[in-house]
Amino acid sequence: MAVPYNHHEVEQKWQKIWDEEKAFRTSDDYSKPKYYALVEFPYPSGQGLHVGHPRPYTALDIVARKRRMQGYNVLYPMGWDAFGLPTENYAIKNHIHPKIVTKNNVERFKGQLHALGYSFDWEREVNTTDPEYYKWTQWIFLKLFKAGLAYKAEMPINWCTSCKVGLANEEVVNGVCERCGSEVVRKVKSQWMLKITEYADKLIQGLDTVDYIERVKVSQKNWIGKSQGAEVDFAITGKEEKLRVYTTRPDTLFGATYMVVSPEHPLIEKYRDEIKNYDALAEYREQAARKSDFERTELVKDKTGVQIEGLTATNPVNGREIPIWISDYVLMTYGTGAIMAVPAHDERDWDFAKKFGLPIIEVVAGSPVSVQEQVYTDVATGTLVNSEFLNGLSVADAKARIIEFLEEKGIGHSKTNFKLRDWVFSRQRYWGEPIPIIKCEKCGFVPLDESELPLMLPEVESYEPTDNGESPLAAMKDWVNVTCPCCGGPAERETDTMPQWAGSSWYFLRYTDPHNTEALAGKEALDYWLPVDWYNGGMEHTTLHLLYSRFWHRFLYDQGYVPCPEPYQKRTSHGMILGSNGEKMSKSRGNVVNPDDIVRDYGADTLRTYEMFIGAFDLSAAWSEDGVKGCRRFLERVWKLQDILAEGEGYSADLETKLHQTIKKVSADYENLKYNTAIAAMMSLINEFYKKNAVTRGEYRTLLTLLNPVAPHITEELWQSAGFEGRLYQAAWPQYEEEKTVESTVEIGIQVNGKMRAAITVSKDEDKESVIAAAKEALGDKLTGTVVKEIYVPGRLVNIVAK
RNA sequence: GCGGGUAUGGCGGAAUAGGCAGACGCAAGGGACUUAAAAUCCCUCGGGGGCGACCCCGUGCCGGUUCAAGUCCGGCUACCCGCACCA
Repeated sequence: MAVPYNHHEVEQKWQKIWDEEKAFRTSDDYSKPKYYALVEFPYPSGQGLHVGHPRPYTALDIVARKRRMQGYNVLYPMGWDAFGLPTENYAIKNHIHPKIVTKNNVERFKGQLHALGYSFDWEREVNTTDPEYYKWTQWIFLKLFKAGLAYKAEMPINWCTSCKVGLANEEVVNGVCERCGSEVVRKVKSQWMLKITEYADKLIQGLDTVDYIERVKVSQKNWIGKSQGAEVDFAITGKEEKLRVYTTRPDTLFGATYMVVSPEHPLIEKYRDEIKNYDALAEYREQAARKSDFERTELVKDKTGVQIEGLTATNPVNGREIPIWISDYVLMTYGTGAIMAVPAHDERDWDFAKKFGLPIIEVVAGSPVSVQEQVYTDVATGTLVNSEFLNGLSVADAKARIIEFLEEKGIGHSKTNFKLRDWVFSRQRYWGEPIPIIKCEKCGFVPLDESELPLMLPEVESYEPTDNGESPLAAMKDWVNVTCPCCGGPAERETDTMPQWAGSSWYFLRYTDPHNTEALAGKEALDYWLPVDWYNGGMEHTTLHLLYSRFWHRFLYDQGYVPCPEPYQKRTSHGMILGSNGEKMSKSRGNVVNPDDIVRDYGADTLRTYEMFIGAFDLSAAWSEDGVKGCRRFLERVWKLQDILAEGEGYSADLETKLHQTIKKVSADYENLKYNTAIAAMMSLINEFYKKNAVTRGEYRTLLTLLNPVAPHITEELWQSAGFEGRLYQAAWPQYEEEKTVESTVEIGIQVNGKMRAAITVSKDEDKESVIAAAKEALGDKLTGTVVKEIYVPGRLVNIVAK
């Protein structure tokens, strides 16, 4: 009898051996085929690892381990995205330097990951808060600045009243701060911005060249929000000045019955003296500014607005004079901040016109109901009417014709717009990368010389943001006051820091050559390792991290620093692990499971197996301790195969097909995110061994190898105690033969008129006639009437159609 | 409102290309072992009917295509996740 399975002993033993043997160290032998597997590096929070973390880490660990066994040079790295607010907030509260907090958290995380037996190459660990790392984050920023892609602008930003920090749009959820849940208001501040909008088209086009799961591609496309239309100039009656609008429906130009500008539109200040109701407009603007984004969206359906009295516009195609209104349903940040309103064919305009009694003119016919009763927005079937030279054209033709006309007359042109906004890159916070810029009254913004990088984050007394919203760095006069590198006069350092997204926008490059002091990574390393072959991460990062890092990478490509335009060849996403009640795990719900407890009670191999077996990888799944027990039981049964181990390096005749089938299935499933069915196939295989009460050494060897990527410790131990040569992690991945995956005889179902009636066993190469004959014999008197059709699907079934 | 996803036993979930629905696991029930319990092993396990060989129904709902539909087509419903006045 084998000794009992002691997961604690086995796991500690092999983790130590792997460390000593540097088992998973990535080779610098660039002649081998490479495989770069990547998982999102975690933010080392104070709570430690969550049971959600091991799901993606185990999945790609399986892929990495399998690739090594297949002879690849594998890069599977890990690091820490360690700048950020929670650490800083913790530091403020407990008066501990964020550096110390980070160090402690990283140690804890690292210990937990180590206990799970991941095959990360720890010699390539990176940490975004390490000056040797953020030196290059700053370096990339300088490149962006020099390319004109980083600029400072007065921006209405999302201001968190509690964190006292500007937030990116993406960090505001339902009008409150994503982190602390406090109210977010608008506040105008001078901010560093990155021109991601300049890359909008490239970021869309790049998606066609990569293998991302569909929903990631769709979300990114929607987020970038490309739309094609036209800009049209409307004359302001009696003025030289034109009011420019953006529209995706230039074909409906004849139906424009009024215009709307956003409350912040400069037109209002410019013609202040001629506007008769300026006070009313100013009042409306005030109200709009006070509304939080949340309130604005809450009131989507209820349109408000004020007419500008004293100004009107002229429709350039028919000379019609129309009123101009202001309303907060028009956004200053999109298009030109002004629209032409065509109430007959735009839902929002229709609502607005109905509310304020503005005229509705039909210019696209085809609606079954009058446009006075219901808006008509169908662009596929409509025909133009009331539109002079456009009459009778389809919407598509009318669009082309009107743009031609506008361009001819010089009153408009086609135009592409994007929903994507530039990236607010400043944070008024301490725990981030200092922005390497010096502000000089004479010379403006002067970039630090690259030789002065890294610009170190100075030691400060207090990390509290100041009440006026400046970064704590602003109080460090010694650090702030410098001489201008350009003119030698007095100057000040930029005191804002970078957002957390900065360091994570390029970390995958650093892993290829993490100790390089001359460059962010050496050219040879980048040429060899890039692109990342498989990147897995959360859906929540689709429009933030994933888009930002693609932007930076594409920029670096354009600058000649990286060898390929897209950083990630393949992107997949895992589902969440929910609490046992099916709800998201959270402290307040009291349904949090700590991975340490599972590792202690059941072992890392059990946890890994369970998280892979829990369900489809891309769907969320509820935690079940009973499910964990089931996986533990499976590993126990694998362990006890030792007791029925029989001689023979090959496969026994009756299980040969099953072995070949299992190798084929497990190999394919590991590649296709179907870890659950791979494990099911292995469970099914060992059930066969137990039925026979014997497993040959050859069968055992194959099983251990297939299972090793999922449960590396127990399989390595069993490999050794069975006396197989060398280490399992160095063994070759098992091969299968296609012909041997097919059973020589197979039981097939027999249907009559599509209903199952019997079953027979036939040889796989039996011809149709004899199978049908055997089927009829098996059916006997169950087959009545005249046979009109006989169907034989080899290996599957026979269907006899009778009338 | 727009976009995406999901719907199969008591539960988690299987089912390449339309081809024996419910693999694998969990829970439950019965049995073996035990003084007993745990662990382990064996059996049963979608619903209904029949003494029985067997028969009928069944993959959210309604229709269609097909010899054959969980799978394909048309039309719905419910839930989940994004985005949300983007002209």
